[in-house]
Amino acid sequence: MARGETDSRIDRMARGETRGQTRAPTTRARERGELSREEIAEVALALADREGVDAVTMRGLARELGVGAMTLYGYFRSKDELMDAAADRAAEEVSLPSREGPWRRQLRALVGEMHRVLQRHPSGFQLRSQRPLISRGVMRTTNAGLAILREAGFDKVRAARAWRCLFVYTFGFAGFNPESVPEETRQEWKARGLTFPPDELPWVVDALPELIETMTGSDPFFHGLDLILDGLAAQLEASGAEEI
Amino acid sequence: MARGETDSRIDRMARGETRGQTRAPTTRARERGELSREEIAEVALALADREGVDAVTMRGLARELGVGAMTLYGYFRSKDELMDAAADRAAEEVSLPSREGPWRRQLRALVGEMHRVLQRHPSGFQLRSQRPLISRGVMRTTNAGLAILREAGFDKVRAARAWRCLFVYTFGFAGFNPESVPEETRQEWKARGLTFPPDELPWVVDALPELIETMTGSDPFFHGLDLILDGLAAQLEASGAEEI
DNA sequence: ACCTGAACACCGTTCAAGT
DNA sequence: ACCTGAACACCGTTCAAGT
Repeated sequence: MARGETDSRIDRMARGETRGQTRAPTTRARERGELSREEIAEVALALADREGVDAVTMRGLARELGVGAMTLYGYFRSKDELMDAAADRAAEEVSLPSREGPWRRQLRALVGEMHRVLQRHPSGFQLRSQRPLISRGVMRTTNAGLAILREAGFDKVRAARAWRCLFVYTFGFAGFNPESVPEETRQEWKARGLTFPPDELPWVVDALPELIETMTGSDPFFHGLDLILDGLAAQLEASGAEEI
Repeated sequence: MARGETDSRIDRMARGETRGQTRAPTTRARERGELSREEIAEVALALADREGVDAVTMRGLARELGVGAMTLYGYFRSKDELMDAAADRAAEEVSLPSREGPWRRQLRALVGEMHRVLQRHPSGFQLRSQRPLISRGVMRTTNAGLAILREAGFDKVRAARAWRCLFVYTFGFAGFNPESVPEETRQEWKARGLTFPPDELPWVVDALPELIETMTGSDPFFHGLDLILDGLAAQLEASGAEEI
């Protein structure tokens, strides 16, 4: 198949072709060893992390790479395909944890690592939430999570549900992390504070500092994660621990 | 204050001014009783739900309302402000549950209602995740959640953390709900399936039907929610149940 | 064979001219 | 006083012309 019309982004992703083996361009930039699917995706990811996903334009990205805007279309079929490759690059940064020790610790390490990668790449969430991405880089993580859960004694159904919950929580947290929100908006937010009428929102006003505290750093992430892990431990115990 | 430069969208939101009391335009459309901040936000939300957030343009929205594009700027300072009002409209649809019965049932009802509203408004997630929104319509829900948790016996810190976890999970689920993804992409996804090499992703291949099952309907949402509620129940029990 | 400027059909928003 | 077309500076992508 010579890059025909039917070779969708998902085909490429599924084959792990994020490194542009299908093409060997010989542009000026390429001779400097700078241009490839991989390199373009990396610069796009960095740009998205630095200035926001919306700030990534084909023209701007090309300028950053020292090529014409249209050159990018020699490597990617569309901007969507390019951004998927950027998302995949971030996903590939998740390193799988050691398979030693109790399941709970392994799972916490894996999900914690996903969280850390998402912190390092604030655009990772938006890149993934706009369009679901199925790629080897992404599925590696799912596979690792399922492995831990299944070997801990969860059956297929419970393992799949558990992973879905952990995944959704981890990405959801990244998506509502005010630290990945433009500084301007955060300032406006904080300055205004939560000046709500206490008679209407008594519990919010009462727990204001605590609410704000859950908006900073990674601690709140791990508190929520431990809640889910507690739920999973209880479920495993209730379903009979004969497998341990 | 006569709509001065310092009257930001957050000020308006905090005062609950989503109904445009500050202005009484008398355009043709207005005489037909069709134009107001509220009406514009509603049509924008419906359009976003129907065709996707990206499909909402000032020109297109104005056309739908039977006015010129620039007329919208008489009601909203910018497209961002308009979209925030649309998000707020969706948030206002969350109806607070009865305060009777056990805390767990109340919390499940509240979070389930948030989930249902997010299903009804697929754009709700994207509208909220791009920019955090602080408005009375949004904080009502936070207040209700905190009320249930505090009265159940959780202290301020634990209640705030618990709410953050539930909120992030609920919105995260909505954001990764393939049912809110364009049909075209879903088809491509399903048709291709997960044709990964079994030796590389054994656990994924093994639990493929179960994984796909977690991508459909609301059941997986409630499974994950119950996991979190189990964790909360265990936490409450461990911290001493003297308050019950 | 590969790269890319010009052009097309958009976009949010400003501005000045309409009524 | 209120509404809005034209215009500006963008955008992703097509196309045809460059080398």
